[in-house]
Amino acid sequence: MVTKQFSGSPEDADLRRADSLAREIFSDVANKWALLIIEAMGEHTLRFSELRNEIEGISHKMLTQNLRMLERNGLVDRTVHPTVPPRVEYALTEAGRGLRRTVDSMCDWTHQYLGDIEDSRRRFDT
Amino acid sequence: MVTKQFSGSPEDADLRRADSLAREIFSDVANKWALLIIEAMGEHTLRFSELRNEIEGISHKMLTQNLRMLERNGLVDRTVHPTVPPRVEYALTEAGRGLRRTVDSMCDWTHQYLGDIEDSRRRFDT
DNA sequence: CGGGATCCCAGATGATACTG
DNA sequence: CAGTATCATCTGGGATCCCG
Repeated sequence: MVTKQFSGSPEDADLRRADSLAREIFSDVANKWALLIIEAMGEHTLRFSELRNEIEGISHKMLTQNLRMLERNGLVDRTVHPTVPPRVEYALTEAGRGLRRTVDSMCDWTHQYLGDIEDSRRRFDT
Repeated sequence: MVTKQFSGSPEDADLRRADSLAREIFSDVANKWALLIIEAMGEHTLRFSELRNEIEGISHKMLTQNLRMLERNGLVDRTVHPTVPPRVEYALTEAGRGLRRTVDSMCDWTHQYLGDIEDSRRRFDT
């Protein structure tokens, strides 16, 4: 996924395509807001405004933007209830829940090494 | 980690501090280049120029910048060999290897759902 | 309420040149 | 070779307003 070496053989064309697609997806998904949104959703079904409240510091724009992107990639289901005022609900798809598991482990990791990291920073900043 | 609700009680002060630190670390680490660097290093010890070659599309500046950040957080060890020309090698620390495991699973996830995501995108883009 | 469109600025990033 | 500094550029992202 990270490598750039391919032979010129034609059967590598598929690999190269898959690889660049993987990179594209990775670039979409590996960003702070996207991961925080996925983490915040968990197993719940949440409204736009609920997500906004759950995720500290996210702006209206970043939330919509990232939700669109996640929807496009099939990680999030968007359900519009035709009421007035409108009620829009978001939930993770199966693919989204799969990704959430890896985000969970990243959060676990963060807490596990919190102390070490804090120490390392202090040392570095001198 | 994602929640923003705390009571005003004093014993929550620690929690709030840990929480904001966790968020900070998460923001550092949850970005495309940092994760690609970690993934590229794997179990190897790599020189600056080797990393640059491994990671498609990364600029000199982004690489140094992210390496500094990873070093500061204690995820990467930097070894300077006092030769001429200089030889600088990078390797993951224990904490870094821990994070790499979660990045690995994220890569696995990407490949697992590659097809689904491609389909979802096609549907969405119409 | 959810979300699109617009404006605008700070900060991210690339290109280039210079140093030990 | 690795790293820093500078400059130019461009994009991310916030603020705001309007619409269904």
